Amino acid sequence: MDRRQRKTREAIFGALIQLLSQKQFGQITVGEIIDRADVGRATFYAHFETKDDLLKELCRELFCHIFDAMEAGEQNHRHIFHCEAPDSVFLHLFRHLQKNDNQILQLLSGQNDRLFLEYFKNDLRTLIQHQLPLFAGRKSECLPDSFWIDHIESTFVETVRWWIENGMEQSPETITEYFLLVV
Amino acid sequence: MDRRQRKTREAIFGALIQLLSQKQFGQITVGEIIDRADVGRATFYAHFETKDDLLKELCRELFCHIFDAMEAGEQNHRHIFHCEAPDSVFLHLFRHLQKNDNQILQLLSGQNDRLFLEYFKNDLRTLIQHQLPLFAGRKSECLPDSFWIDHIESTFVETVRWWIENGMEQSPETITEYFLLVV
DNA sequence: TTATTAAAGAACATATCGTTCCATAACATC
DNA sequence: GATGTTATGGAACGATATGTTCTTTAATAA
Repeated sequence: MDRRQRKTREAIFGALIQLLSQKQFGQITVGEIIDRADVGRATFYAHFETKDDLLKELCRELFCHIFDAMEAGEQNHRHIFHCEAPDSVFLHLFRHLQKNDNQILQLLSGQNDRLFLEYFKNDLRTLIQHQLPLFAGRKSECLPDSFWIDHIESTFVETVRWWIENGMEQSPETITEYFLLVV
Repeated sequence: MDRRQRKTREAIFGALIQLLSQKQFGQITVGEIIDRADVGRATFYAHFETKDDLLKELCRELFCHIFDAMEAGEQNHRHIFHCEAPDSVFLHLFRHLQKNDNQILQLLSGQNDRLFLEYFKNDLRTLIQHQLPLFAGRKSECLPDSFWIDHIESTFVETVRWWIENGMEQSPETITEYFLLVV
């Protein structure tokens, strides 16, 4: 990709992330974004169809990145932790979140729109469907599959939300315990 | 309250509810609302400071209504169901939702913004805090209180969401079972 | 009947959006 | 290094939505 394009794109992403740490997505205008990114208005619309489109692409980059990194990590560890508990996948996720890759935490924090969490859930869903056998048990047998998956999904997201909202005082291990305890 | 004021207020609420069944809250303009309510622009702003304010007041009316009705029902039944299972409160809630009081379902349905669910949660939280002892058990002892409450809260909301999204085919009794099974 | 209050209607300034045009600068290719 | 291509910046534009202000008319309360 053209260096100019790349720089513009990153400037816009960076501007949006900064603004998101200050106000809700709905309150942010395109004008503010291009001012902070120091880009022309026409340039913005050459890159993104709309503000929502920008958000979607940003989430895609961030979440794909973290999920891919996690899956890659999974494969690396597979030899070592081969027989370890099935919670390792989620523990890894919590650890990645704690490292605050790409300032993802600011995006997931409470004051921001629920929109991010929706995108986050989408990626999460794929992961959970892969890990579904790990959750098999008394509960899952009595419940419709889609209900069960929905529940695991939203519980994870709400756990993350709670964790961030309360200052992330707990260790990833503790949070993983909490999460697994309630599902 | 002046009859004129009351009629205007109800016309605006009605218009918003109608529009909400067609599109997302964010896509609805004040112009559309006043057109459908057949009300002057100045009149709208004499009643509500902003569109968000309108939504908040609508939710307050609807949710307060349903929660109050439920609590009133609780008291009525207390004599009869005195020793019944602790699930009766939530069963009542699910029953009220099934009756679709005030077309509340359209507001809670999936295509609409998460905003409603936030307001819904606020009222729900009060209820859950009252019912908290009923959820005491192995889990709650190992978890921070706020985490545990958050989890019950979001699980209930997600259960409602799932129920509506899947056509509300299950009976209130079945849904209550699902809900209690996962918490 | 009279005074008060609310609504309708129109007009207004302001803000944001998304598009268009053109000159300039960065890039890729030969 | 010269050339054609492509992205950018800047300004301007029409369209749409917002929230306010004003006047006239009608409903309500005293």
